[in-house]
Amino acid sequence: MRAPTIRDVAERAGVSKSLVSLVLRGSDQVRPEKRQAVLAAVEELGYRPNAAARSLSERRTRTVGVLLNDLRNPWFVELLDGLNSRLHDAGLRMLMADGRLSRRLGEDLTRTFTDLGVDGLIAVGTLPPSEALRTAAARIPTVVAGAREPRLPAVDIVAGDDGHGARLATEHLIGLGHRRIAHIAGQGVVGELRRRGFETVMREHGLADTAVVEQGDLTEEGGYRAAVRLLSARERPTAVLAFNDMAGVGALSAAEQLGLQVPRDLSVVGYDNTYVSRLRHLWLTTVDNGSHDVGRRAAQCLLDRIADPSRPAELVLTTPALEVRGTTGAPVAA
Amino acid sequence: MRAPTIRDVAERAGVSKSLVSLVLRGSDQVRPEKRQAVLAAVEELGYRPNAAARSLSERRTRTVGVLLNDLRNPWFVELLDGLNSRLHDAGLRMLMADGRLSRRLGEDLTRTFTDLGVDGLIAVGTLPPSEALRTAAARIPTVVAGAREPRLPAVDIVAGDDGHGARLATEHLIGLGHRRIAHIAGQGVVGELRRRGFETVMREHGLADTAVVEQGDLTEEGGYRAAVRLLSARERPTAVLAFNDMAGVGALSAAEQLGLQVPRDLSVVGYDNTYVSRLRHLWLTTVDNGSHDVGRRAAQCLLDRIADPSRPAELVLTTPALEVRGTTGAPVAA
DNA sequence: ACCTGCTTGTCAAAGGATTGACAACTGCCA
DNA sequence: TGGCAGTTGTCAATCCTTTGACAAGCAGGT
Repeated sequence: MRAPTIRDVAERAGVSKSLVSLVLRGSDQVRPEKRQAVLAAVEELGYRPNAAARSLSERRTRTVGVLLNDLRNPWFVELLDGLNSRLHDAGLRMLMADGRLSRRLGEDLTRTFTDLGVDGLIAVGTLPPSEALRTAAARIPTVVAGAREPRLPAVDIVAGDDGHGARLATEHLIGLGHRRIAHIAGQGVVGELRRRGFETVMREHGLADTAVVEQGDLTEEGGYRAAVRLLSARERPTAVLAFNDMAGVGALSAAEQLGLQVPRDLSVVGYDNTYVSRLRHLWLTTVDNGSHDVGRRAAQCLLDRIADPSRPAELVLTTPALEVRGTTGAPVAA
Repeated sequence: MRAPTIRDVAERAGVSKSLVSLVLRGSDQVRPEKRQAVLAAVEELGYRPNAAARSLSERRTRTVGVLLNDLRNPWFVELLDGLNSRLHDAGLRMLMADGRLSRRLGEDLTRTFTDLGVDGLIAVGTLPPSEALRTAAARIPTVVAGAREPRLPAVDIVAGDDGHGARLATEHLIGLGHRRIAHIAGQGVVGELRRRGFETVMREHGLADTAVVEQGDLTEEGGYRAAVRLLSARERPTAVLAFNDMAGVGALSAAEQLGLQVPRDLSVVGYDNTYVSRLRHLWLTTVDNGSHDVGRRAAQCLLDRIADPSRPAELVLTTPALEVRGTTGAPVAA
């Protein structure tokens, strides 16, 4: 029982298949009666155009591929939402592939999408460096969202202003009275920008000497271990700015383990405003990157680039906002 | 600068396009020299076969569509992993679409995939009832993974044994000495199975009278509210079995808010063993559904069904395991 | 010389939709 | 009656790959 094709519809409606195509694409060059006949036939047969045939002929798929780096780190959920809403309005659908899954299998993420002939590519978050992405981006309109790399010739980048976000968080802590503040740093350009933002503000306030940076990673485990190191030091910090929420949660655990009360003995700030930070039981003060907005604007960039593939690469930064919750407070007097 | 096609390759290698096709599909009916020539041309041109044309001609896509219900609830991450590893071995790639995103836009999740002509469909988790899924399942091999509905004619179901999982958790609590145990129930068939498992065990232990069931939902918010109601009762329970981890985390928050210590004053058990439950700071006792295994077996079911679409629908249940962490303990003597 | 059978390639027909070129028809005017 | 413009439809080429049918070349047997 094959799916009905355009010929079946044409036959049933008593017209040519070209006319069916015209009707389906909303041409006004067709008489109302014929239009009705065609639509009726479509309805009765449950006809759905074959995407493969269509994309072959139209040379586009009305589909964009979204490359995710890791479903386990949920910061991108809002971003996807923004992305989707804008793309949907433009008549594009979204397909996702998780990098971590594919990576483990030695597969190339982008190939699935290039083979599929997607009209655009969105890399969400920092992906592992990939030659394939570079070559794909040379053929397919590509936008990086929520990350700062890779920088490629005709690839736009849309992200939160990490330096500014780190500044907000650091100033918040300083404003509360903290002096000895530590930063659990992340990797890559984003990690560097957040670290620099932190360091800059500390310097501005003459606190360069009491600023500590400990390398962590993007996971709770990494945040935990870094925090344990920080808090076991002889002069422990009274506040920690973590690279992201997961690392921040790790810091919370470390504090608990070491018998420190949050925020009494230790303030913790995360980054990304993920739903994890919003869990009432964690209620982590964090920096909101405006991910929904980042998603929308990334989508817009992609649409613009699809319209004009040769336009110069753009760098769009959104302004983050501090989200004060329960894990920050004034330090107890020493 | 169009992507090179099979004709370009053929021309460059000085052979017909049919031969190129033969080489690419590994036929042994071709002389080594020609094979080399073709492969060299492919390499030089960076040729990649056009998936649309191929699927049009082969009448299959080597792609399966994965329908997710909500990226915000992370229980399925492991499942996807298992799914992917098995499908990858079979030469199939995986494409995902998030139901919540599409739903909000009044779009039909399954249409993207049916239009794309995927070879199979996997519904992960309980999806909103959809006529489209029913009709899609009539044409496309379909498997439900990690849920118990919808039950459709030729659709296999692979899931954890929820009744058994609830039993394990409840017995664990009773074994610790709890008598007054509450359950925060979820919706749908899965919710019902877990609730029944709970009730059955309570009855077996003569605790039917002290068993309380409060309706919640799958979110932290729902769990929180249900727990607040439970814990504000005149005779409050000493233990709560939540429908899932998110609801369990909500219960933790409620306990904290009401000044109850976990597990001293209240034991909490979640369900799904998500990474949220593994966060050190939560360290939630939970039930592991063996999601990785569920994923692998769902993939196998799908492969079998693709091979023989008419085989009778199967119901595969995996055996869950209790994961005891920090949120359960003996009740303090009244 | 001719037939047979094998190996190695080529041809051309799908497969389903889009689209530019063109045909048939209408009505209108000269 | 013939010509013209404007509507409505149809035809056929095109997009790229797969694949069954078939052709050409060769070797060996008779």
